[in-house]
Amino acid sequence: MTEDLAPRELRVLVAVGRERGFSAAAVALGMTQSAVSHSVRGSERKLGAVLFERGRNGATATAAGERALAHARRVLRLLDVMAAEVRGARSGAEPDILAGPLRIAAFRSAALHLLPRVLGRLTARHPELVPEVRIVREVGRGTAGEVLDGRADLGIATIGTSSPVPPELVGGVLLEEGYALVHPAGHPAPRTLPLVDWTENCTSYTREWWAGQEWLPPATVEAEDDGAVLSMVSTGYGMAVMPELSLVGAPSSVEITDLGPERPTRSVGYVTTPELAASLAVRALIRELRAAAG
Amino acid sequence: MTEDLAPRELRVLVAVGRERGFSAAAVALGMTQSAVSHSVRGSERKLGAVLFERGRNGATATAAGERALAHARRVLRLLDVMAAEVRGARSGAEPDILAGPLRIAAFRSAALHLLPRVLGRLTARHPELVPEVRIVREVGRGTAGEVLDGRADLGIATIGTSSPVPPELVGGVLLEEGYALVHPAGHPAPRTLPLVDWTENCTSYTREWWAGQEWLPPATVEAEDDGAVLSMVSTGYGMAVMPELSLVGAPSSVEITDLGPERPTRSVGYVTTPELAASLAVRALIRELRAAAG
DNA sequence: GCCCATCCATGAATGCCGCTCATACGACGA
DNA sequence: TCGTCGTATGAGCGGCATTCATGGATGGGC
Repeated sequence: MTEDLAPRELRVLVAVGRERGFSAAAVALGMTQSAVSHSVRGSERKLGAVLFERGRNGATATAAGERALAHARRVLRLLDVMAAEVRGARSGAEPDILAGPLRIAAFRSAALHLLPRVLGRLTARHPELVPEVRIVREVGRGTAGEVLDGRADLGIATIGTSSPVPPELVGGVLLEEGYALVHPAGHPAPRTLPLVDWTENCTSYTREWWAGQEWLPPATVEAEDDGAVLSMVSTGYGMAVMPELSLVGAPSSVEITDLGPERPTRSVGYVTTPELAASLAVRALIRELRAAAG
Repeated sequence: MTEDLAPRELRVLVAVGRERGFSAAAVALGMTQSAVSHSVRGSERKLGAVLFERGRNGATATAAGERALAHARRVLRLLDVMAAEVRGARSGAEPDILAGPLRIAAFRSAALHLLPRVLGRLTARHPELVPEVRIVREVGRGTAGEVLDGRADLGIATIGTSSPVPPELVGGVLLEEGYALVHPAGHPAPRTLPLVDWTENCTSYTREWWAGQEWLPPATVEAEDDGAVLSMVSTGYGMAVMPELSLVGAPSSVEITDLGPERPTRSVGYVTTPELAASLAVRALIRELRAAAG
């Protein structure tokens, strides 16, 4: 009896997990809801465990299902890597033809202001390479979680003591960037304005710095993301302390003030799996990232 | 189109690689030679590369085939782990019922003197877990090669600058052990005896130490392995410089002399794949290894 | 040189397995 | 109560993997 799951079945599981429902997964996979149902049931029978809790609106993974999903993504990724490597190793092909998708997870400001340059140069050098960037909020496991779960090949993340590189991943610091004060241009007393902050910044590197300051902002407003913060500042609503990466291409209606040598900083780096770190495509990307950061 | 290989096809590839021939693989798998031929051809078409060189007596893997085989073994192993873990996590079962085989590759002295304790405690905690230990000579790629090729889940290896953890694997240092002088008990001038060494030790950590010594042994004899070395020393044939792990349970007919603070040392650690590093069984093993080493 | 043994390759027939179609079932909201 | 939005299920069909039978290549024995 064929005891283990076929790649097809794994893809179905992953799709159901992603789409949170059999019907949606079926649409995403271009097959029938019935086929998905049959397939999941078959997988559950083979594994001897219920993988999804079926409910009123869709299906959610059980504990067993979560484990199955994590492994399924890994297996599928390994199969992809196998295909790529074997194709790359066929009969003396030279190793510099990089092709295929390269999935990158990045937080917002990196995706908007760091990656475009990098990916431009990368695709110029390797035209067959198709980078796919996904913007991930830096909360919870952040971009490293995407890599761990097999949803991304490389993640751009802030790296520090509060968010170290997970032990099963490898990574490195690309650049250290400082925070700067940003406020409406020409404002006579910007420090009296309310402080605008955003979710991802909460647990971040600025807290310690604020503790050492005598200056206390009159109020704190929370915005959706750093883009929204910048927009609020530019309309004169408040001031903010933001990393330089978020300030690339800031409009002329805001003014950026250096906070001096004691300003807070954060380290921006990358994380990937050791396996992918050995692959040529990821190595080429890291090379470009290093070049752009240095 | 189903672009990636089914587990069935992977098993065929692995069998052909192991049996070195289509016909032999067929009988091993209980199917027809024809089926094997069709299956391999299909795999080759899907991957776009020739995987086996067909010859007069059997088939041998090409470079591309070797890579495919390594990945195939790992994918199949991952599928097994997935099945075991998901079954362990089914519907409210306590989360850590680990079951199934756990394949460990270790060099001789670790297998004889480090693993028994560790595996005893591991199986006490997880009775359904069946560790399988394979003794691998630490030459060439050593135990890491076994892990890379998917023939072992975890390898015990010496880790250092001359043999780092390969980039596509993860690993860690468990303990640092010193070398000691061992010679026949009661010998009046042990340093005048011939030095007995063994193959795996050749490229090892002692060389540098010897370079700094004024003491030069009168002759060097090479033995099969560290067990043979110890046996030769115990019969009075010579003396040796051996790591402490090889000296556990040494007979009373030998005497062990510390070489002082400048003695050579080596680091013993583990290596595994990132996927397996996330699996519960391997994590439990590493935990026990750490506990035993610390 | 001929033959045979031992491999792998190939084409047609077959049987299983996964897919679709049609339909049933259950829950929720109007 | 009905309509809608989910999943479950059984019947039937089609494709794919396997088998069977056979062909082709290669090297060793005589």
